[in-house]
Amino acid sequence: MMMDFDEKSRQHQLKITPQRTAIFKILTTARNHPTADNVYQEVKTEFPNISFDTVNRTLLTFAEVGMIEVIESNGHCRRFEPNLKTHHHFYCVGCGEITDFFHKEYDNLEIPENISRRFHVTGKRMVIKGLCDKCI
Amino acid sequence: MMMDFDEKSRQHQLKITPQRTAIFKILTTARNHPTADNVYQEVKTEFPNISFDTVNRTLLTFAEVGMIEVIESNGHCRRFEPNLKTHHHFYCVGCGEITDFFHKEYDNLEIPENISRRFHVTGKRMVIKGLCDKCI
DNA sequence: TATTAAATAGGAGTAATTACTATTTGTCAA
DNA sequence: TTGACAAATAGTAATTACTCCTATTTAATA
Ligand SMILES: [Mn+2]
Ligand SMILES: [Mn+2]
Ligand SMILES: [Zn+2]
Ligand SMILES: [Zn+2]
Repeated sequence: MMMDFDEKSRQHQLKITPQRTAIFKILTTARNHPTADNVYQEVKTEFPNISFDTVNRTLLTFAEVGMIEVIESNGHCRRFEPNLKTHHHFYCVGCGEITDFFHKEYDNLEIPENISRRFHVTGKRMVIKGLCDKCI
Repeated sequence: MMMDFDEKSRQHQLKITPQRTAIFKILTTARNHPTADNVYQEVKTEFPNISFDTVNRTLLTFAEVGMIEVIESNGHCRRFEPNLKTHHHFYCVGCGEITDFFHKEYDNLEIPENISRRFHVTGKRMVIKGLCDKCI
């Protein structure tokens, strides 16, 4: 896993720093869709002097080179997606929690012609909205 | 259309104020997925003293009663959806622009059992990601 | 037309993110 | 193995997007 990290980093000319290594490790075991602050709080236990900016910048860098993704939340803070496997989201409009789910029927749906012709598509996801069990 | 507005307002015990009426009118002719500030800037030409808070609060109120929706953006500001017809989104990871598209094949896909059993589902939408023509 | 709860304007406060800069560090070539 | 240098970092300031507060105004109703 850290092998992957070193390799990916070299591929993209990213220096392998202890901070980045720690952040990546946290992401591999992350609970669902952490915010920059979630990651910051966790990495601080190992690097008490790390700055929030370093964490946030690192996460954006990782996203830029495809090691993680930025997913959409409803206008609160930015959330990151460490799970690159094809999957879908249930989004609770009450508490904002995003729950992963897997559903083969959604995975291989075709992209409409008028979209694939007009844009460069890199991915797709079904987003189901509603209220979670806690918010009903 | 304003008929709809008055009716919906009464249905939900919302007072019909000139500010709300103006905001609603702007929404009916809105360009794609405006932010609160987008709406604020536009309504200010008609009501120079309207406060941002009034606009933002009104949009959230409209969303609460189902006159519009809040849609997800990637951690920047909140964006509103005035178009209640079933449709889907192309999301440009470069500039953040969200483009509507219609595609019947996506409209009637079933909700997976383990989701509908566990949550109260209110809607679903396919979100396709990539780069728009300007950002390629 | 008077009552009253809801809505508004204006401003203050807060949270999340981004920018700036002096210093440190990882990489690579000699 | 070392030295040069571009990249990365810590610490802090600034900005953006939103949310809260309160005195005043207003729409609805009886
Ligand atoms: Mn996910
Ligand atoms: Mn839309
Ligand atoms: Zn919830
Ligand atoms: Zn774009």
